[in-house]
Amino acid sequence: MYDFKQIEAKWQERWQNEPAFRAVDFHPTKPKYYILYEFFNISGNLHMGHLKGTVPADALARYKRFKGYNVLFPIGGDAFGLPAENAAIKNGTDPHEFVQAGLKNVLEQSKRLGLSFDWSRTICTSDPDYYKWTQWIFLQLLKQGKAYKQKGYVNFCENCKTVLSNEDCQGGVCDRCGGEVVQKERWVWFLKMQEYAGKLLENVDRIQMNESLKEAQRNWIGKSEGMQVIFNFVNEKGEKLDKIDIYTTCIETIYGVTFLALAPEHNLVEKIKDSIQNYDEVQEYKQKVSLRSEFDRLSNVKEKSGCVLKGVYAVNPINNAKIPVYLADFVLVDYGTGAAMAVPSHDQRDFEFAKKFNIPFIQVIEGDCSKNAVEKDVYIPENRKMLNSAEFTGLNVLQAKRAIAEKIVDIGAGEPKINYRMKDWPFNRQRYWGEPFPVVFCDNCGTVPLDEKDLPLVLPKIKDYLPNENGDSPLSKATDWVNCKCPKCGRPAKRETDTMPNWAGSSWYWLRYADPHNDKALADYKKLQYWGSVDCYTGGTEHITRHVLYAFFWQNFLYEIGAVPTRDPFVRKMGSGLILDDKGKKMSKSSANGVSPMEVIDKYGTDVARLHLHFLGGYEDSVMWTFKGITGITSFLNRVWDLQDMIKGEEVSEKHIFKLNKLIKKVSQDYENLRLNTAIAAFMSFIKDIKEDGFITKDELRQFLILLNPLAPHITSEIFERVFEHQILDEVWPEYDEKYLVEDTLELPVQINGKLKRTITINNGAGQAEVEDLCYQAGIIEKTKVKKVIYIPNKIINFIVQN
RNA sequence: GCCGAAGUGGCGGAAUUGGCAGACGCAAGGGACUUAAAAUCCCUCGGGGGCAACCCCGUGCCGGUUCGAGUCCGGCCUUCGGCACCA
Repeated sequence: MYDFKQIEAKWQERWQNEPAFRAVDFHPTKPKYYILYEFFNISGNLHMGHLKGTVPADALARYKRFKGYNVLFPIGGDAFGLPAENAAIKNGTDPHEFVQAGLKNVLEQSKRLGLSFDWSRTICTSDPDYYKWTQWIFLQLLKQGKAYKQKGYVNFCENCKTVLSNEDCQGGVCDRCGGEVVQKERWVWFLKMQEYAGKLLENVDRIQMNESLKEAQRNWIGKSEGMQVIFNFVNEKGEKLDKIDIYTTCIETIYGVTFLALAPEHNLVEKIKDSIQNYDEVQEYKQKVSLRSEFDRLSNVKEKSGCVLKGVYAVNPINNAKIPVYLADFVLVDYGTGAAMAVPSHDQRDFEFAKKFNIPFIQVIEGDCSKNAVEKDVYIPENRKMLNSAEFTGLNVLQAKRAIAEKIVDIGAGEPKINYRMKDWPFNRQRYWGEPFPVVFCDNCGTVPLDEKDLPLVLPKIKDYLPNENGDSPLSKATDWVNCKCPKCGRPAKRETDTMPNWAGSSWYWLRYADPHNDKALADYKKLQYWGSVDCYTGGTEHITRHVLYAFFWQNFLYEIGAVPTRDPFVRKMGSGLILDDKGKKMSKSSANGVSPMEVIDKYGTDVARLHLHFLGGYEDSVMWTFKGITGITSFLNRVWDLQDMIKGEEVSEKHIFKLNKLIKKVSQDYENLRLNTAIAAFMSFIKDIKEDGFITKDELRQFLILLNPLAPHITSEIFERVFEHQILDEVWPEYDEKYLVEDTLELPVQINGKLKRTITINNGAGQAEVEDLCYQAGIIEKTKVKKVIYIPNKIINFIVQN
């Protein structure tokens, strides 16, 4: 039994200032390797998920250092946002102090996990030195026209009194308070993220990542290819009133259009209101819809509502058919053009709407449209025939799709168009604890950006952290701060009182680690060039459709303005699985089923905790936490400890050379792929064999300790120092030799008719004739019965006989 | 509804990507040491049959390809994740 408490404390103390863990800018000989773990959200204590997420990253970092890389493995705190703000509102704690104490706490705890971070590069997003550059990036976005303030319908949480992005209220519920989210028209700072949708998709294609995560991102971006088509509006006499663009991905159904559907919020209604005979009714309907929450609209999908615009008609450009126009709440304002051509026969929503409002049907593609619409997922794969479509009648759908699209373009009625579901990023929050916007509003000059030399614009200290009743940010109460001079004309002006969302600081932080103390730039360009993209980014999967997409967006932008040398922030992203309790439920604070990693460390030691959790399953798999089986790990490490007393001989022995080489190959691959569970199994097998043989040579022990060090750094460092009297960190990674991977003889499985009968011992690389003879001699089969033999050298031999 | 991933012993999970299914560990049973317990060590451990050498069955279900399928193909079932009135 070894005294883990004393040993682990000793090494954790030493590692706080370990030069070997420091990344060196522009290292003259070593190649760089940048491994990043998602920085800590400052909210409380580390949880089991951190142990699962950080240890493989740490193992990879330690492994790569032995392999001769100049490793950058930094850490920091994501400090703006809800936890600090809530503590302020609830207990009156100053968020600055909350964050300082919180960061200190998680860094202390992460030291107890034995992590080999480069502590000298620690950053914190709420430090003015850091958010100066978040503000600087915003200024660049503003200058390049990628940030704009606009009145628009946005998600709004009544409870938190703040605007939310789509990413912040997935499922129609506020991410922060779980409350209902409604659509409100407000002044919103948007970042033009949609403009980058195509580039984001390219980032998704290039990054090395699990396919399901890539699909989640592609779904979120939601690319669709279709056509934008112009429909004219006329009054009852046929006089043209106006025109409108609609968006469709099913141009082949255009002869089946029997009404036009507009989003209730569509501004066309106001433009042609004089021609609408039932304008009062329309207004009433709009009012009713605006009162329905987004949640309500989503949860009543089947219940279509709408309102006809009397006296107004749309004209189908393909055949000049006059069709009625409806406001319909199944049409979304902010997707496509906010207007759709409706084809009841071939779209289920249009079908239901048409039934309800007694709108006629025109079927244009074969199939039974009596009960449900025949939609594209049915008619496209079967390539059905067209009906009722003038000169296109009788064509296959795929031909018609192309031909009709051409005709639309020819008659000048529309053009191909790509649309994305992902919207521009609503970027302001009515909260205190965030980065202030570096802009002022001047009656004379309008919106004026601050001068870059005046950054950072420091967040003032205040006493009351709640937003106003009208939804204004708490900062609006800091009048001394709000009232300022216009940087342009010098007259009185007011600052923006909203702050940036908590995703802002995390959208570029990996760049800052390259040069964390620079006050001339977000990071020195040459250093950014040296460190390049993050080679391996580890962390949770829950931020895959927001943080990672925001990261792609900002890096693309910064690349395009020449601030950074690479377009891709990350080469490879590994998504850590969840920790589940013994019932398979996710561990969380709210369900109080959590086990603290500190608890496990106190009782069993850090090395045991690291090994045990990662023996339960792979990095990307979710695992059920259990104390069961932890004794297996403890006894394994005790056996490792006992190796010190089993040393016999110096060089690698004949007896162990094959096993050792296999172990080197296996664990090297497993560290590269973050497959710690099978690496641990390999170590256990090796130890079992050593135990059986009763000895280990000095050099075997040396190599073994290096191999195990990335996983169990404390115990291996200690044994190494005792036996070899220098630091294990000065060693290099053992190399294996191919010639020691296959022994002279091996067991070959013998099959008859594909069924395993037996195994025989053969010489490595033996030829077919030799192996066949061995089998005949051994009496496994009679030569005369054999019809055919399949022999895969060193793999298998299969005799085919007649029955 | 659409998209993605996965189904292997009592349990967590392995299987060099088409070549000995169940590595490694836990639990369980038996034994050794011990006054006893803990710790440690040894043996057994997918199911069924046989005194035995051995034989039959077995990776969610049904079919197929192949000398050979947990792995590939077609069709189902189940579970988990993501998106969801996106025209």
